[in-house]
Amino acid sequence: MIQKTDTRQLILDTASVLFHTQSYANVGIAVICAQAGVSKGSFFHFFPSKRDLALAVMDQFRERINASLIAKSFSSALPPMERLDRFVQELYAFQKAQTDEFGRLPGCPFGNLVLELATQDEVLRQKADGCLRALAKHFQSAISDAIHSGAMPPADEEATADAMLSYVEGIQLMAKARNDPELIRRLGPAVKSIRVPREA
Amino acid sequence: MIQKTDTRQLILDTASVLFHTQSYANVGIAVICAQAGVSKGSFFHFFPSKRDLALAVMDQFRERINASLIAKSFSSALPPMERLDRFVQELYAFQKAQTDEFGRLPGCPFGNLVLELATQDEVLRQKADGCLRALAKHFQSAISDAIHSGAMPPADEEATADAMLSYVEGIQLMAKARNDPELIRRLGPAVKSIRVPREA
DNA sequence: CCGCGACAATACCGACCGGTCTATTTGTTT
DNA sequence: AAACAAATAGACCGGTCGGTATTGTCGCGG
Repeated sequence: MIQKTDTRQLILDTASVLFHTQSYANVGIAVICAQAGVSKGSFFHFFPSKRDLALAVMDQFRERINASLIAKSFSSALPPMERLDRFVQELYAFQKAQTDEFGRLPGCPFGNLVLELATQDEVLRQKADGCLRALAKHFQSAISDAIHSGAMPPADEEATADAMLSYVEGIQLMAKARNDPELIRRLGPAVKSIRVPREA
Repeated sequence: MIQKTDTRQLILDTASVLFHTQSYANVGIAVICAQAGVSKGSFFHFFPSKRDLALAVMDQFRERINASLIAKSFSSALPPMERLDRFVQELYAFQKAQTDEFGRLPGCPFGNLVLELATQDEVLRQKADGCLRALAKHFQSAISDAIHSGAMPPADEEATADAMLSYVEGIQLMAKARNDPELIRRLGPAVKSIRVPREA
């Protein structure tokens, strides 16, 4: 039973790639099993349903992004505004690598799932929303640091964080529409220009 | 033959709503036909395939948006910066109305289709991309007017237009994730703060 | 009154969907 | 080696998918 988590992890990894590079609805359980070299019996042994798999996939995405993208960009050792630049650089590098590997720019895993499923499955919507909110928190702390260090004029920190994350999601959407990662590189740095003033 | 376009239009309208409020993959032809009160035979008489329907739906979306949202916002009679404000106001009103009607915030029809299908169907991707580029053109002309009238400092007009549209798509994505149209109202006006400087 | 093409209605097709079921293998424990 | 649960295998299920084929209905020009 040393392999206990191994098959489960294999399914998770395979599904991650397929959901990300294609879509949730278009990737069937049979395809995931075949790609992972696993039988359907095993699949349903580890995941009660396809939806539960999607939830697990999102959790894993979140962890991996935290361990790589976020760790590299939002380190408190960096000057706050530089974190934003670093983030969009890393984002560009990631989407570029994915495009080169799969031929298509896949975009943000959470954004994809949100637009595909948010109106159809409340549970999946909430999970994806939670992942995006976690991302926004990192923006918010960078913004807060920037404002308190004078690197950025005062602003509504929470709203500005949401706005910046929105922008980042938006440029990934546009880049996916054009299938061109360079858009992220050209438009990314402008994230620093976004500002939501305090109060209404 | 008076009804010639009637049935076709009925299918188109029904599919528009279903694709927008749910998704492409999750809405079958049978459901569209049932909802429209039309038989499958009629469907395939007017549309050779589901994909062709999707193309037609996007064209119709584009026309309708041009006739309403765009016409109301990007009128050259308005001061350029005010056009942007008007646009996000109209966008908020639209998404709010949709949310009240369907219980879920549906987001941007083009954005939805892009994230769902761009990696799977090149033809649909290009069509959606074309629709988004047309939208960006309106932003660009407003930006151009703003810069030449001194209402906005010089910038890369084309890139800034793309960036602003990205932002608009992004806030719709975030609003869909939270199922809350108020996010658009709070974050929308910040679109005016986005600026991509000239040259690299 | 005929025939012809536009449109409609529906039975039907193979493929695939998510999910269930039973049986068997495997590793661990005693 | 017996016993037991975790894990695996794959046939199988009802239902739905996009799409086809067939047939019927209708209005119109000859």
